[in-house]
Amino acid sequence: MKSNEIKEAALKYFTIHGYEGASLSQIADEVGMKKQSIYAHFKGKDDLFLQVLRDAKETELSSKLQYFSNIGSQHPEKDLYGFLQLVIALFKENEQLKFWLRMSFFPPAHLVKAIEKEVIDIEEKVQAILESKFHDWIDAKAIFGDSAKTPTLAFLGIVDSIMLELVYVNDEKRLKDKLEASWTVFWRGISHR
Amino acid sequence: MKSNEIKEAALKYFTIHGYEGASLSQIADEVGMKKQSIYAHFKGKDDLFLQVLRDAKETELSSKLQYFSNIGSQHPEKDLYGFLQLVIALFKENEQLKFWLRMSFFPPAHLVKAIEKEVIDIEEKVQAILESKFHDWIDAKAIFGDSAKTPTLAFLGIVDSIMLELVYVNDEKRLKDKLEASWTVFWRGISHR
DNA sequence: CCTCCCCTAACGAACGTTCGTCAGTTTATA
DNA sequence: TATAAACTGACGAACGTTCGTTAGGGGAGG
Repeated sequence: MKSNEIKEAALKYFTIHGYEGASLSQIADEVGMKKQSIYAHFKGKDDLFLQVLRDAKETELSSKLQYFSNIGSQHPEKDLYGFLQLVIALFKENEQLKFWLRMSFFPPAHLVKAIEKEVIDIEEKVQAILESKFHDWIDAKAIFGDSAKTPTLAFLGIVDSIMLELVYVNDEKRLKDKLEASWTVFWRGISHR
Repeated sequence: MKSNEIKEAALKYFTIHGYEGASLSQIADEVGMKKQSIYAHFKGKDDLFLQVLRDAKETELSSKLQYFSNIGSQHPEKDLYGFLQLVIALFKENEQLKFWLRMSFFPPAHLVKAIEKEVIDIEEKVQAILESKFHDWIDAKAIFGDSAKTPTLAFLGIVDSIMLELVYVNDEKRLKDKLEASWTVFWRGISHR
């Protein structure tokens, strides 16, 4: 399917140059066609962008939800650290997560509302399932604490900081160091002594 | 000085729309002149951008270094939490930190090298002074741990996640919750029991 | 005091280029 | 032959930039 090729190229250029910096002619060049031909598949730049955005959202959401559906309430240490590794893997194997991160925090001005809706949606779902997991772990005395909210928000903070580090790719060792450091302190902060 | 007004307007539009999305005519409108007049003060768009960038860098660096120069090695809890509050205050009182954050992680493609140099410079300095503080705190048995690197990197992660939350301004309460959660877990993770 | 000169700051006009988009036409596939 | 997808051509608008030209404000020399 040609429209998937277009979306793939669009994803690449939107990620690197942002919405305003990415041009349809670049994208068309990448798939070997003229920019006008894009209009046979999409209504325009906004339409293309929003479809790429929704694809990225779906990929991220389904990956994360699937991960949590396969874990129990016995091994928070393994499962939480595994989640961080999942995020890193997702980031490296496709550009969608980087695109998603960029557009979540620095959206094109005229699409703020549309993007915000998607971001809030995915955020609420991830936070909800994570919070229920922390709730289970607390009940099972697998971690320290009384409220599930605190470790949930703190963990989401770790995820964000790791993603920022991933954007900043130049140094694989620094990523590893930062992951180890954040995880070590975080786990000590929520585990029993 | 008129060129400061131009830089102020440029900061605003670069922050909101990014480098490619900000136009000289918008910036000129903001200060009540034509875009051609900008060329009486700056060589071009790149020159204007880089001057804004260096101003932002200097503001951030001097604020942070000044904060650390005024603290001792006795009260890490107060001083570290105070640093997070400083970052939040800086973010709210001027746009430079938001601009800096955006351009650090999503720089315009043709200026990547120039921006990277500034980012690495500031990053190394902040990390170095923070690490020396953690070293002192460990020596003074004020916090738990053997290496200063681990808490340093973990704390920088907290700072990053808080800044991301600040970009995402819509919810003041969420910021407060996230700060409290991250800080609570972090402090428990590095303090003695 | 006056005038000549240089400087800064701003201007209108125009440059060449690229942008996103639309219309009409050809090509290929089924 | 019908339909979808690619093409060519053109559009107005905006982009960053350059040009030549004003208006005004010191200093210097007569």
